Amino acid sequence: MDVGKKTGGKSITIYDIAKEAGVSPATVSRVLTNSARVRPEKKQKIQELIEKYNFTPNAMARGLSDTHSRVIGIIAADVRNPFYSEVFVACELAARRLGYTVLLCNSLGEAGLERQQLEKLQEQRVDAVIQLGGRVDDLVSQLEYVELVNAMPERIPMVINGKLDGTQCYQVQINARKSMDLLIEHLIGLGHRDIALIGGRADVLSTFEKIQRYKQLLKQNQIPFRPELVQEAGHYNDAGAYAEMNRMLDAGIVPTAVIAINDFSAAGIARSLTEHGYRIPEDISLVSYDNTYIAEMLIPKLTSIDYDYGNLGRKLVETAIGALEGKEIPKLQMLEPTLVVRESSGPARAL
Amino acid sequence: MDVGKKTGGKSITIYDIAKEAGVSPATVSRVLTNSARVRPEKKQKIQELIEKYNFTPNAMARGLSDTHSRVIGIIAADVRNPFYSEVFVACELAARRLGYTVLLCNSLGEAGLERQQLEKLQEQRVDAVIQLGGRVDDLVSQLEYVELVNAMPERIPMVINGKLDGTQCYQVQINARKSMDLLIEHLIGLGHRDIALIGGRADVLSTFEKIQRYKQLLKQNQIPFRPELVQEAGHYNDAGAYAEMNRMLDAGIVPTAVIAINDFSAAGIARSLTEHGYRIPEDISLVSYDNTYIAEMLIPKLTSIDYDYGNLGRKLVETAIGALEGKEIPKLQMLEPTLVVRESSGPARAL
DNA sequence: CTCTTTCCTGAAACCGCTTTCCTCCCCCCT
DNA sequence: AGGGGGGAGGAAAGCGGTTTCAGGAAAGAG
Repeated sequence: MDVGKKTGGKSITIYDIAKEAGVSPATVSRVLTNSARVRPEKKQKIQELIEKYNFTPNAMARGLSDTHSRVIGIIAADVRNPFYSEVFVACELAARRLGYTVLLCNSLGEAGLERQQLEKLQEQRVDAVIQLGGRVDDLVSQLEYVELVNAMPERIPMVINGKLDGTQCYQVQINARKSMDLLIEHLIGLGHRDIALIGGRADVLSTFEKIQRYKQLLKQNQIPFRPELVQEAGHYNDAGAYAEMNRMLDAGIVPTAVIAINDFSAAGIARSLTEHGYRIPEDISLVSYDNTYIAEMLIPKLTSIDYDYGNLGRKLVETAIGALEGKEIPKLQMLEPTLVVRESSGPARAL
Repeated sequence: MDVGKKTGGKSITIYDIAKEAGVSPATVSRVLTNSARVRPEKKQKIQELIEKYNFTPNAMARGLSDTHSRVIGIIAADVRNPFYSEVFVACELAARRLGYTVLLCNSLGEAGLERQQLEKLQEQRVDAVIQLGGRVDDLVSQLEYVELVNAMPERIPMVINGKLDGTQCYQVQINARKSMDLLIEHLIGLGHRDIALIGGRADVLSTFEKIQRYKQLLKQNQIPFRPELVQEAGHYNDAGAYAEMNRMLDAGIVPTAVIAINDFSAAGIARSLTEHGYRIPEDISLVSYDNTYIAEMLIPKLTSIDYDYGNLGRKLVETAIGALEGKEIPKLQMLEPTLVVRESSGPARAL
């Protein structure tokens, strides 16, 4: 019956169109790119044929002469994390509006993978690379990453959402200090003084900065710093934070408010608090970072730091494309976070 | 200071390498592709130069002669939905293992976008397309989609995770009936008879099938069907399910168990139940579909239908690549779901 | 020492499209 | 009517690889 056989046949080309239309390939190309005027009758004829054969120009061939692909590569740590998927979708939207496509790779925190992805993107001749999280953020492996970046052809602009010294990377950062300011201000305003900070890894830059700022702010508010209230979890998932919160409570250390390093961690922390019989926010307040949909999903809904993903994605893409087009763009751009107050934070329990 | 100026310079090519190594471009290519033996000393020399200049072959040029790009296009409804991000990552992993790259587009449920994405992928000369959700699933717009698919060059295999008649698509389905069997069996085993089904849209095939099966199963168990217990929400998000659950409870209709069409919906339902003073699972049991990380994040943790994302992704990719390589592959493959029992389901409240 | 084989390697064609040159033609102006 | 100007479109040269073809060198066989 010969069903499903590769109906083979090379795909059709502008030569085929040209021949049937009785013109030269160049003319077809002109119609395709709208790069020069073509006599209306021919133009029409050609367009009909394109329609008829469902012809699509070969991006490979195009890219070969164009020198650029109109594709932006994005390396994300893991799109399963809503933070990254939000940013990714925002990037995709912004890119599309500017006529670009995005190509996504997940580095999954694997050592070799990031390098491999970068090479792959280079092969694909992406016009720019946006790096979302991963080793860039890691204070330990940053040096290694710097090397990677510096080995990239200078013609490919790289944009990261973070901080990285020693390279020509464009950096679109979110003001980590400011975000901690917002949370602490909010909590202190509610009368909290025993504020825990849980989750994440201190060797990730943004987390490190938050911890630093946390200490500073306590001092500014004449609150003694209690190291036992700050627990990194080694991870950014709920299980890690859950374990840390348990450990803290079981040790008899009971804060009146907890800052979770992200929404995932908040989920773990909420579980631990609940299991220990504490109500949120009546007994203990809980606030977090990232304001992903998780924040709205938990009970109670989380008070959380918002980054405006749409804006972040746009900035990343515009920076990449701007650089690409030779525009003068600041190497460092800082975005300001905001605080979204929901149900999980309330007045400190009376002493 | 001339910092950041496009250091211009075309990127280096095999011709540059060839010249410096004193060989022909063909030889360089042979080293690159390892397609023929080259005298060890030359080979070494060439490899050194490649290393030195950090040369990466241009995938465009390669693809031009190769005829195929080793790239698989994936159109997902929305990667922000963990269901899709899980499947996507699984696909990416499976693809990489087979030497392929994946290119992700989000159709975001927008009408024109899906068509546009498909064209874009076609331009990029992807070797195959995997469609995850979106209009394919929609009974109303399926016909339109069929047209789209049939307009694709036959050389590009298409794989969908769903059901679609009238095309040459490969279909990797999850047994929707079986999944409902598992849930109902579980709930009835716990003594439930007033079982609500909430969320989703009935014009989405998988949801439609679930509802059908739900009715069948009730009948088989001599439980009268109460239409007021089945409420589609028009969406698959928490807000929609939250509203529907509220409406039901406010109307004085109180089931002993609720089946949520997905984890998102379950979150909304959990909130509604909690706000109405019902405890889960003591008063009302809650079970859901998809078993994403959300299921583990909610309190209590959700009993949920699991699809084995790793396996699903692998199947999708293997099907695509298999078809591509001309293997004989069944047009329809069925995957069996399993039930993961957690905290949210328990014995029916004593009457 | 000559004749095959076997290995290596270079020349050149080709993949499909863009783009630069340059004709060719038509129209208008003087 | 002749010349100039401008628009349309064809020929051909890339873009950067892969691959076929064939030739030259080295090596083994007789």
